[in-house]
Amino acid sequence: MARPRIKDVARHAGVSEKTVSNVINDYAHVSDRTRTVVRASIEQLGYRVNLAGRHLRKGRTGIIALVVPELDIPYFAELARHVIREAEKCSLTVLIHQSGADRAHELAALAGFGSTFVDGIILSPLALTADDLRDRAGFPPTVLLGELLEEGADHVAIDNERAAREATRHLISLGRRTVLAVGGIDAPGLGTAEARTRGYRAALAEAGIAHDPAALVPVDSFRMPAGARAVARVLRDGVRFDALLCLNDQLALGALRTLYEHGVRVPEDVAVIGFDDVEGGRFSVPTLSTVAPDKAAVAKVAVQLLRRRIEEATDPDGAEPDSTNPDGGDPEGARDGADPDAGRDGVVDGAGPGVQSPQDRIVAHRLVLRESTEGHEGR
Amino acid sequence: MARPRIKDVARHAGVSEKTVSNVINDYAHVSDRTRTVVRASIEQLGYRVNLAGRHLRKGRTGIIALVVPELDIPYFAELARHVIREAEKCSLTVLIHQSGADRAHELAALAGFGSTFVDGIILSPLALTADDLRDRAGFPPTVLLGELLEEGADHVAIDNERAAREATRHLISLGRRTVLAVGGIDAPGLGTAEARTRGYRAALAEAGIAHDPAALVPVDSFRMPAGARAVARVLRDGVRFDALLCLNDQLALGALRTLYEHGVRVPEDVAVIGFDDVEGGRFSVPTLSTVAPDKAAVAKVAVQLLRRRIEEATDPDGAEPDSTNPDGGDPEGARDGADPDAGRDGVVDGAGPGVQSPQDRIVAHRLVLRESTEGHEGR
DNA sequence: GCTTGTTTTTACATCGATGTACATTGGCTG
DNA sequence: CAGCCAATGTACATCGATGTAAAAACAAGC
Repeated sequence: MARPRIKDVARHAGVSEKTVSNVINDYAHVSDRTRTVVRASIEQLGYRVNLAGRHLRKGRTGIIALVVPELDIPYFAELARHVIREAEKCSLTVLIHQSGADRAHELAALAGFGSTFVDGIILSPLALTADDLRDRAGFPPTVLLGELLEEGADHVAIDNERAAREATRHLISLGRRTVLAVGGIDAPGLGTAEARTRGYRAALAEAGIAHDPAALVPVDSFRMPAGARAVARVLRDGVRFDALLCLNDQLALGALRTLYEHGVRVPEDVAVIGFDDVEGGRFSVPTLSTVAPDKAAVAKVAVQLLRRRIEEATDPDGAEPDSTNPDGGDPEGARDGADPDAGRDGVVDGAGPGVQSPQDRIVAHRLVLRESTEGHEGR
Repeated sequence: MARPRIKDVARHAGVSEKTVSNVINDYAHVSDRTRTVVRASIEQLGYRVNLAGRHLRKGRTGIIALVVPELDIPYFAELARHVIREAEKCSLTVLIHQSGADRAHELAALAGFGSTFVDGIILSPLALTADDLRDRAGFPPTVLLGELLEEGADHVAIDNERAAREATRHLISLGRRTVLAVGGIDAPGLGTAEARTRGYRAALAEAGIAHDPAALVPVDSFRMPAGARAVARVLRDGVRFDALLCLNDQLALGALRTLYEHGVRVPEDVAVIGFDDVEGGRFSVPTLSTVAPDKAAVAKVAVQLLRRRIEEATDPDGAEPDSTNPDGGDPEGARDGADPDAGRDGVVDGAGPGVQSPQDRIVAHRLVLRESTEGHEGR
């Protein structure tokens, strides 16, 4: 027997289709009696609303896409988990896509997967360029995670440059003088790796340590095997170093393993810091010092921001005069970026009144110190 | 400017809406000239089909749901990655849900998320009971991952009982006599943990080792902290043991950490085996021996099976006479379960001709031996 | 040129839910 | 009890794409 339609419920309850619809949507002016009867019929027939019809009519699906490079990099998995939880709170469903750090995939994601059925997109880009983000009229609202790629896009991130500077500073304060940056990249680019490398170099400069180009250890991915290989290569090449700043925890965990295999003691011989604070680093041997971004806050801010954009896009007449408290509660974890008045130049961009200028939201991070820098204390 | 509709393309190209639709859907009888003109218009206007309309008309969305307990348990993340890849091949989109091992969430997932817009569901259940799976008429086709919960449902899994038996046997063959099962549960249930525990006990029995109920170490989750706590508890209680069979790698990694903290040598004092073969276990100190399920095969078989079910459900008249080669290529990794004729009792269940009886697909696994059982060789 | 048969194209109804605009009901006031 | 307002309920059009059936265009054969 086919799934019941709203029509069937209406017949069963002896009311019109619209009334059933009203009950489903919690429309105010429905008598309690009618509501009860309709509810009972819905229950009895096992009716469930058909999203296709609703979407067609309403123009919204309630689905947002989260696009990450690889789902099995724990940082992204943990982030996804938070995003899903957060989205659930506003009854949004999350569709996860893997871009494989592939520009084509990321572009496809930006385009809304060749069709139209996500209300918005949260994208953690690796291979996109600023150009790709221009001229997004007609595409779903998008919030970027990670470093700012282009001035015109909303984005949410920790202050990667500062975080890397703090981490490197800490290594230096421990007396380390030759800090390698695993995954570091010396480019003017705007990506996360670039920002972290800048912070790293800034800290070295501060301490009056000359920068050695060989201190940037390239990697071909941001996973454990790459970290392990990179450190193996460095060791084989006879490079001397007493600290590693690994641009994420996966690289760091791979590095730890290689150091162990080569009998290099951590942190006595080499101190190691990673980024992301994934669970694996809290249980590794030795445990891993790391820069911990407030992932829950990243997810929260991203989802909320996207939600507001979606609302603006759907109904662009929203008055939005009360700029004091944008979305009723935007508590812990997030503070606005350097530019407190949110609008660039204090001027709202050309478009309609409802369209706000892009926002850069900086989320908190903290340096978590564990055995890989501080040593094995409690034993 | 609003996104163009098929109507706009039709007007622009000077043809009817249906002709545009025909071009989009590669309908055979469209003249080359018309096709070219329409394609050009589509390109020019930047038209993209609206999924809502198509779905409404066609009754399919091309979206399948993958429901896992927690996305940030690496096994599920890795599995999700494979499922997404596999689904992509048949141009299906995957929607991921986290159940949080919560029965209510799992039930909601089974119901198609209270609405209807997934064509099918791949569910990795933790808290469901057989009853929940009965009477699924009118719900989307569902494939279960992990142990068989109910006779009537399709499912894909490794032979968990055998795998656990093999792993335990190996520990015994290394001379270990007191093997604890971390996460083991002594229940008649049908879940994965139950099956693995059965295999564990079978191996002990085989070797003539008496079963000690205290050898089953309970956990409150299947993550590293739980594994670490469980082992800490056992050590504190003064239980003596020389091997740990951890029911997944996360527990094992947590266990390794605690053993390390207590100065227990692995594998000299205690050998450790996990399940799942996650990346973290290949880089831990020591590296982790594990039961490696063929995740790619699990994903492949699950997606293909689901796809077939969806087709059956959509168009139940499919002849399906050629049972020799069900779906044109079902290559590596999967072999049918104990019952080679696929149908239970060789009899097709009551329903229509197109509906096939449930399938149990057993996927290959292998025991991967690393340092945590074999010792540190290459050093 | 006209019939016949085949492509190609079109008009229209349809999928399911909901917004609009109007009809109805009931309750309350004077 | 008439009159009015608000609360409820209904009929119908609509969202966008596509299946159906039939019309229009075209080709071939006599």
